[in-house]
This record gives sequence, C-alpha cells and structure tokens, in this order.
Amino acid sequence: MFLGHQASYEIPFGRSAQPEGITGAVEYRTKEEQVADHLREAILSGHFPRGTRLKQAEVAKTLQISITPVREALKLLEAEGYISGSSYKGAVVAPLDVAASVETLNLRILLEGQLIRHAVERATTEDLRLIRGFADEFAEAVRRKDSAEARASNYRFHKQMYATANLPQTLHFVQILWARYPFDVINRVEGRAVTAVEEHEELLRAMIEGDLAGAMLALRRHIEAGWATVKDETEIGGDHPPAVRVRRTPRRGKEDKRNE
Amino acid sequence: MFLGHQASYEIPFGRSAQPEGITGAVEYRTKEEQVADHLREAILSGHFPRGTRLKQAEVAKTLQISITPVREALKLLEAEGYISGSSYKGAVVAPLDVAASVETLNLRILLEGQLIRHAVERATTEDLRLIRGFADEFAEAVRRKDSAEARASNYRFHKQMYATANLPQTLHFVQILWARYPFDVINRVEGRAVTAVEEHEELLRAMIEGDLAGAMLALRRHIEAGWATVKDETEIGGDHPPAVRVRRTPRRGKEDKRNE
DNA sequence: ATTAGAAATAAAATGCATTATTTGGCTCGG
DNA sequence: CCGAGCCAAATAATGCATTTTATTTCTAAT
Repeated sequence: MFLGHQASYEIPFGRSAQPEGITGAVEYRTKEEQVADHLREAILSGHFPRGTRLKQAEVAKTLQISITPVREALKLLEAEGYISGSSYKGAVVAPLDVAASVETLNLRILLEGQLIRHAVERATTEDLRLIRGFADEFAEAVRRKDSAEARASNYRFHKQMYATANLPQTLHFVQILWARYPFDVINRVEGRAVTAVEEHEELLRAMIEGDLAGAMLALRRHIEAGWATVKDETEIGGDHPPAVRVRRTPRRGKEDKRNE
Repeated sequence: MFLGHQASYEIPFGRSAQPEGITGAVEYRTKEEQVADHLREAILSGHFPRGTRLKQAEVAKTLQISITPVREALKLLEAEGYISGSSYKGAVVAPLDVAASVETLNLRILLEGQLIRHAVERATTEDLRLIRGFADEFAEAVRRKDSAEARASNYRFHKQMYATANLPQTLHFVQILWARYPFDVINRVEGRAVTAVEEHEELLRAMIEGDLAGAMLALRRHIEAGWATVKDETEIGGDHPPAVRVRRTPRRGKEDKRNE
C-alpha cells in the first residue's frame, strides 16, 4: 500500500545491466540520481501528497537500496524545494503555504518575464518549430483528456521556450519555483487545461511575430490565470494580501536554532 | 558568524567538547553544517582559490571527522553554487565564467531591486537602526583597513537590509547569486571599499527618507560599480555584450587547438 | 482521582568504518 | 607512434553504531 498504483513505481529502476545498444535509454549515473528522479516524479504526480513524511529507511527499503543514496537525494530535493526538513526530524513533502506561494508567483512573473524577453530576441525558426510541436502535443493531449501526457507536454513546451533564452541560472531558479508552485491544485481543475491551450497559442503567436510586449503580456496572463484558479480552489480571500494563512510549519530548513 | 578571517582556519572549529554552559556560542547542530560553514568561509575568503580541487578525504582529515558529513556538505555547497562537481570526479571551487557572471549580475539587480522595494516599504525605525549600525561597522573597518572585518560587516549590512523585506525565497536566491559572484576579484582592488562606504550611505539615506526610486537607483549604482571593477580587473572587453571569450583555462598555455 | 513533571523507551536521523565502482593515467605490445 | 589493458586514487554505496527527538509511562502533588 505504499508504492505501486502505477506500474512504473513497482520496478522503480531496474538492474544496472541494460542492453547498452539503446543509448537514449534512461540510464542513471548514480543511485542518488535514481532516487531523486523517482521521488520527484512521485511527488509531482501526487503519489506523495503534500505533508507526507518521507522516512529514509522506508524509501530505501522500497527501492531496495541502502539509505545513504536516499539521504543525499532528500538533501537535493530539499535544495530544490520539493521537500522541507530540519535536523533529526526528517523531511516532509512541502505543504502549501499561501504566503510563500504569493512570493513564488511574483518571482515567476519576474524571472519568466526575463526568459521570454531573451527568448523572443534570440529565437530561430528551428526553435519556434520545436516549440510549436510541443504546443500541438499539449493541445492534442488535452483534447484526449490524457492528463499525464498533457502535464509532460506542457512542461516540455515551457522548458523549450525558456531554453532558447540561454540564461541557465535564471532557468534553474524558475524550475525551483515550479517545484514550489501549487500545480497539483491547478491540475485538479477541469476546464483549466483548455484555457491553457489558448494561452499557449497566444504566447507562441506573439513570439513568432517578435512582439515582445505582447509575449510578456501573454505570459503574465497565463501565470495569473493559473493563480486565479488556485485562489478559487483554496478559498483564499479576494485580491487583498493574504492575511489569512496556513503556515503550519516553520519553513526554515537550515537554520532554526534550538533555543529561540 | 559567517565571514570570519584567516586565523580561524588553522583551528577550524574547536572540538565537540565545549563548556555547554554558554548556550549562545556557535554551537552547531550537525557536523554537516560545521563543514559547510567552514568551507563556505574558506572559499569566500579566498583560502581556497577558484579551481581548487576539494577532496573528501582531505577535508575530513583536516577537520578530524569522517567523510560522510563532508560528502553531504559538498553536495549542499554544490546546490548553493560554491562548487561544481561531477560524479566520481570530485568537486572544484567554481571557476570564473564571464557569461555566467553577466547573468548573475542582471539577476542580482532584478532580485535585490525587489528586496529593496519591499524593505523601503516595511522598514521600521528599529530596522533602520540595526542597518545603520552595520553600515558604521563597515565604514570603521574600512578605515582601519581590516579587510576581513569589512567583509563581514558588509555582508551583515546587506543581509539585515534585505531581511526586512520579508521575502525569504527571494533572499535565498540572492544568497546563491552572491556565492556565484566574483567578490574575490572585487575585494582585491584597493580603493573599492572606500567607494562602497559612500554607496552604502547613499542607499541608507534613501531608505530612511522612504525614497523608493532613490534607493533602487543607489542599489543599481552600487552593484554596477562593483561590476565595473570586475571588468577592469579581468580585462573583459568594453560595454558591448560579452558575447565572446575570456574563458581561459589555465591548463594549457598558448597552444591552439584545431577543433573543439 | 486527575494532571503536571520527569524518566524511560521507541523511532528515526546523523555519523563512522569499510567495501565496491568508477575514472584517468601509465605501461606494454603492436 | 598509437591503442588496449592494467593499476592507483578518488568517489559512491553498504551496514552498523551513535545521537537526537518524540512519545509513553510512572510518580507525586493538588
């Protein structure tokens, strides 16, 4: 009853020996990476809901390895914002913190705006063709109501778009922000994906036309539309600053002193 | 204490046995943190110059502990951008990369701008008093030419200022950017600290007056003045975007390679 | 009898000593 | 002079020991 409502988790990552002919296959370099990947997917897919306690020994036993790689993977995920933990007390999947989410929202607009700006300036025809492809994949997946495929295409669409900006550090920060962002809430909503398809179209059209202002506006609309969904779903108050919060954990992983 | 000075490296941190009566003392919770703190300080102070290879066993022996905490500390520092490493090949102190530094510069202006904006809006008299104190400490240290103390006060000045903004994620990103930024180059320059004192005064004055635009302008000037120093020191080309070069890898001398 | 406080206990993370893998250089053979 | 294969060094992984935290239980006082 722990892992395994989906086939891919039953055999998390198989034996080390794999036919080396398939070069593109998912062959990990270290076990730490395998564990990190596995946990990331399990968290993002909702298999470990927010607030779930992740015990080193348990994870290690599930994946049939010793706990050392698990600890290091947990540290990595903590740095990436997927989980939060404090010393000797273990790690939990980051709970929804409205105050933090508002900050994340603003940072996303700020940083993804930079990425769009550079992407519009640098995009080649080939870049646009790739982005177009992922946009179509996303639209198709939404039409088929294949939510897993939709999530994947959506990810690839944004990733490809931002990759053309050629700002690796900014992109890295944005990915951390994604990890902290309540996509799980957004994805639960029925009509959201359909709207997102239109927003992608608008964004891509502006990019193709080289319309910088239009692209940045479209991006802003896209992000804010998602946030509006979150607000509706979580019953946060209106537009006023979120005075009502959840904030049930200290959310300071690294430096909470014993005596304060 | 974060940035200390040289002498403290000889005796990294005094054994676990400490008169436990002094609770306020620097008492770490885990050895991993001790190691991380030690290495951060050593890197920022220039004790380990860029490119230095950090061997787990070596560090462990120096600090008289086993390699496990060292490993985890290295992973943490890698996530923070102090070092870069690849599997089975070890970690090196991150080398200077001009293209990355330019991106870091722009991100600093963007994010620290946000922090200043919120800080100006939220600062209380007590906050300003604390910041004033660190600014004076910095000025005094510069006057005495105590560069280690100057570095520490400078850090505390900015940290305190940004802490009042109450944007933990943004602050966290900024600290990562600091780790990646070539302060070692800036700190080598003679007159830089004196100018920095004036810039701090200007910034603080604008904050006290609640002059948002003035504060953001002062910040921008402060950051860009430091960057100008870097450009002078490293002989990067003029003001045009650094599309090209520098990227000098010290291993090979002047031999030109055919195709890479 | 009920509850506050302290001590014992259980659970889970951190740290250590050791073994197993990987990498890069070096030698030996062509 | 170049390439395949061995050797040394460093990192990654394992299993076990230690330390810390949280819970439970026992005692004592109101």
